Amino acid sequence: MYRLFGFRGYITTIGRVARRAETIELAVLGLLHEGPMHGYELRKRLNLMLGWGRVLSYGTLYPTLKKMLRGSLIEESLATSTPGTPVSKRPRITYQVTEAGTREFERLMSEVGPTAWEDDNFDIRFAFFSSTDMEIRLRVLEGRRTRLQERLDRIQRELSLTQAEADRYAGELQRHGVDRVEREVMWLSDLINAERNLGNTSSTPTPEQA
Amino acid sequence: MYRLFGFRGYITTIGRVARRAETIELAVLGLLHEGPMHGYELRKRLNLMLGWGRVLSYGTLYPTLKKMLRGSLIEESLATSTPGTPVSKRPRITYQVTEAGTREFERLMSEVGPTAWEDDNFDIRFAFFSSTDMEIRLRVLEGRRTRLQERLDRIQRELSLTQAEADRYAGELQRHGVDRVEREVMWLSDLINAERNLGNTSSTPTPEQA
DNA sequence: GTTAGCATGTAAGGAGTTACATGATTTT
DNA sequence: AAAATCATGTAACTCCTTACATGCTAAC
Repeated sequence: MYRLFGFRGYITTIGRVARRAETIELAVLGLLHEGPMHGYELRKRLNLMLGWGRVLSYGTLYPTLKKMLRGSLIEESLATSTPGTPVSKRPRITYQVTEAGTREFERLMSEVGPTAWEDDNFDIRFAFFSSTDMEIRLRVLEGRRTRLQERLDRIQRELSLTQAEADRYAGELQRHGVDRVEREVMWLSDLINAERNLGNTSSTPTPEQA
Repeated sequence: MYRLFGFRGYITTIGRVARRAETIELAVLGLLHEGPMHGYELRKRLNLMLGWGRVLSYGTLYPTLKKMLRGSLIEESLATSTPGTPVSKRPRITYQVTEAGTREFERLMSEVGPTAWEDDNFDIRFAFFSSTDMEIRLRVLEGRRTRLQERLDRIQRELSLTQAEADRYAGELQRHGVDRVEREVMWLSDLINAERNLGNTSSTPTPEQA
């Protein structure tokens, strides 16, 4: 999210809220990285990964796959497996990443910036962290932590203005929400420390760290 | 979500994923219940309430308000406040609930069922819990808890099939996700107990509870 | 031999964001 | 006065779900 100043004084926030399809593309590339798969299986894995909440519909998955085919990020191979069967049968389509797809995956994974630490995007990136190096990992983890911290600050600031007559339940909900975010910040901090230690043990210890 | 059996054996899930607009309608009714407000303020309050994640855009709020006006759930009154000012100025519109709106709010709040314990819907309903009675509150809290528990079970089941070669980061993400849901279940359990105690102290103690 | 689950699609339609547009008031 | 923020809209476009459509395979 960037803030733009329009021709008069007013402020507009311009989008790039990371379309769901983009997130899915990245996830597909990541999954296929581990080996060929067909659509149906992809969908199951995807639902398990991003699954908190709504499930991925076929109406989203298949068109995305087609689009990736057109962009030749992936290739399909019709499973003509069992020799006896006639070819006319509806084939199971197995997808695999192409060279270009691998490069695109690597490019996306090494992107550092807002798109990397927005809710859904972060999850996917994190899931495939093994495919990046520590430097990127640290930057993404820290970016996300900063983002959450900002969110907390904003909420706390806004809350101090309205709170006054807080309703019992509304207040409880707020508290629970803040709690959840704080907990995620802690989780991130632990991960960041773990990354740093990993770095330290395998290379010469660097005593001072920012 | 209901499961329908089509003309052949296949299963279709039919929707009602609670449009965002519906959630907002409920929230607007709830907020106006506390007193008249204009759109801009409504938006701020709404963002603070549902705020985890995307913000509510004017492009969603104002049309929703218009729609509610048409349905006469709310009324507008142009603030002609300061006597000296000419009427031609762009007026600030203050909204308030109508009789019908109040009834609708009460109807929605006493709804018990899936729509009451889906993620976003639950939050809104919870925030306005003060406007319902304990019986409803308990049913909604328990409904939500059951839902989350089911989600946990499903995930655990699915995980046990795939887990085998769990990647370090993918695994960590799963663990964190499960943790979050488990924590919410605990939160709900505490609230349920609190409700029950509330009920017990104010009426004759009922020794056995299901 | 029927049910359930695996497997692949697509067209229509709706919901909601984005970007544009403008005016009033308060703060610096 | 300029800048920020309060305040109210709307049209176009985009994305995604929904619902329909079909076929194969394993299990009961």
